[in-house]
Amino acid sequence: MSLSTQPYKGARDFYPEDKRLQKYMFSKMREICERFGYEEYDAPILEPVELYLAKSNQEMVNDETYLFQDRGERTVVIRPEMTPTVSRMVAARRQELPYPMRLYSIPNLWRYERPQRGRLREHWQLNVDIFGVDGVAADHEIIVVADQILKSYGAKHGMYTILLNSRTLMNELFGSYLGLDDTQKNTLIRLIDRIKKMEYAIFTAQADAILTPSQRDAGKLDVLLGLLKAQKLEDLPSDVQNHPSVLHLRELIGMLESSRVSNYRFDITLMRGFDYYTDIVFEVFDNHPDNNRSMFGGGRYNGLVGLFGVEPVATAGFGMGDVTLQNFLESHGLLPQVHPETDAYVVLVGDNVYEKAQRVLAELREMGVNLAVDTTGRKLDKQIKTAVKKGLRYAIFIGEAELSSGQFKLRNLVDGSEESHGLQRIVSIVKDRRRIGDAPVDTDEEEL
RNA sequence: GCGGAAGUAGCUCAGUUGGUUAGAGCGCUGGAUUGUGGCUCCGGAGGCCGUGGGUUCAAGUCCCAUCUUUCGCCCCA
Repeated sequence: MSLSTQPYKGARDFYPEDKRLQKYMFSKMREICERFGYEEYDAPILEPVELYLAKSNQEMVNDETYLFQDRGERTVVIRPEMTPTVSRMVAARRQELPYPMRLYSIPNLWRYERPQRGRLREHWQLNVDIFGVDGVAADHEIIVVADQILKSYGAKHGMYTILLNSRTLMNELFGSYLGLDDTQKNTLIRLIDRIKKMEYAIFTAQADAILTPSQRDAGKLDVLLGLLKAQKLEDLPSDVQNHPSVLHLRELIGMLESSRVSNYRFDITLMRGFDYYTDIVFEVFDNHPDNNRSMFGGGRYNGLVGLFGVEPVATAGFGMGDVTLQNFLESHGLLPQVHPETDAYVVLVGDNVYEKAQRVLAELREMGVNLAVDTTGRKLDKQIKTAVKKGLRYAIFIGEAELSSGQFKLRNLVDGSEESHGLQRIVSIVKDRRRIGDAPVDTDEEEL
């Protein structure tokens, strides 16, 4: 049996055309994050297992992470998410950081599970977090950042929906309103999280099973089912209309309207399976039928930094995975053709031109042109074919005639046109094309 | 971890109730075309039929296992 050429299960090789696409996606993320004042950070891919045990459950760490003993018999985890890491970093410098602290990173993360569409074992995830702001403005800002990133790819509002809910609200409803204890709340949260995947009758049966006999007798199941029918904040019972969590959601919605983000929706069934969320949560859904699932999400988690023994820091953030994002862009026809970084392919004409061309090549490179030279001595059609196959935009012909005249033939490989110019002119044409060529998709048709 | 589906050329796939040396299109490659890709024509290479067992005179085809991909479940960072 021969050695396999396949990449490790659930992980991907990035050939140049794949890497170009990834670079394109990441560059938009960086551009938008930095426009909002977020600064990039990074951290080791390995973390001690304790970091995750503190906030996750044992089962998740054991079953769904890459975990091993190092030579010093420490138990080490390949990071499955970035949130504990960034919380650790902030906690370590709790006193000296300038708040609000805006941070972003695009780490690769590993989780041990069966790969499926939109979920691989290794993925890259943009993490955007703002530390030290307690008000709704922080929740608003991260949602706007997420929205702006999607728009930077040319996405329109109809392509995705931003679902909003509040853990504080659900806590209030489950606790004061339904009288559930903490165990019941957690079980119910997990159940509601799956409500869209199951038949209603099965849901009601399982919800009923969570309740105690006395809660049943008090008709709490019907109360719960009634609450879950709420389509908007106004549908909630009048006694919670002035609860702080509802006021927060209203405030947030008002801010989103002012930011011209209109494709949001209050969704009382939105839970996000985490214990660490403390207030507003949001999730961005891909509306394309091929990806009928959550694309990414986030929310407020005020308790994590405090786990490191320092004063808690109010935090809101989100994580945007590259796999679901790429599915989104593909399905909606938003993937641009990204050309290589190489500006032009140098086609050498005739024998022994390579050496004579060196001065010209050096000059072009000095002026900032990225050149790949065909050193094979093959016929011109082969050289051109290679350039086309590489996805390059230009070929520059260099032969005896060009070298003596100083006029070089520049062939546009996209439309086949050809013209002769001096070096300066070639440089400006080629660099101009590089700038325009990867310009963002136009967003002229954006609705409000 | 559990269940369904699928693996034949680089890619997309055909291959009859099991029957000689395994097929197409596209792609690749050489030529027609000695300073020019995409069109046209002619030639060529390329397959342990995912892998390992089994049934049979005979297996791409039937059976089992395994690996990979994929859809769902569990879980969701």
